[in-house]
Amino acid sequence: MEAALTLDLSVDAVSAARTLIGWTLLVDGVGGPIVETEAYPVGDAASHAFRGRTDRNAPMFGPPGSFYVYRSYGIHWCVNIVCGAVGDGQAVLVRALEPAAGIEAMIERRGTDDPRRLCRGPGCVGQALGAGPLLNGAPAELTAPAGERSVAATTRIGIAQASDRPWRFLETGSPFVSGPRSAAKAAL
DNA sequence: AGTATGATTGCCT
DNA sequence: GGCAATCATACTG
Repeated sequence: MEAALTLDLSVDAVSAARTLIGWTLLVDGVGGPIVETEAYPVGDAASHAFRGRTDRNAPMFGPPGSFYVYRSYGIHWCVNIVCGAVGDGQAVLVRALEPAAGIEAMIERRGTDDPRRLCRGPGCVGQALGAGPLLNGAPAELTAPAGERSVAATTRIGIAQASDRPWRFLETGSPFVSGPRSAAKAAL
């Protein structure tokens, strides 16, 4: 039944990002299945942890399965799930969710009732979940997907460094993902 | 201490 | 399609 599939996040970010597609993320009862992620593994020039540990990225070096939340462009809160081993500094950015639980709270926070726009994009996910710096280091609440989901890999979005790496994962066909829904299928 | 920059979004033309 | 908003963080001098 539910524990048939176990989630092991003590793996590299790329594997974790692919695995997380379809898992349901809940924050205080609000959330839904993850449909889009991006991996920021060790040695990734685009990762906040690339230049070593700082006050901001410290949560990335914590236990796998915990949150790393940061402020983007002074406006948005972006939600990451830490993976790898403690001290690695790896994380997976949650870019989009399929709204499922606590939709009314999402609508209120987002200021829109368009289901496709509630959790589409990293900043929107953070806003919809009511994410803030208080989440840093807290364990993420994740539940297994009902069945297999079809996952595609593309290049990441909105970064300058290592922008050619196929480290963005999405559920194929989902209307809730941000950005392009197609790209060269990299080797998974 | 001061400055440059960003894992974005939404509104503008 | 292009660009402004907005500020904490990180780097420079």
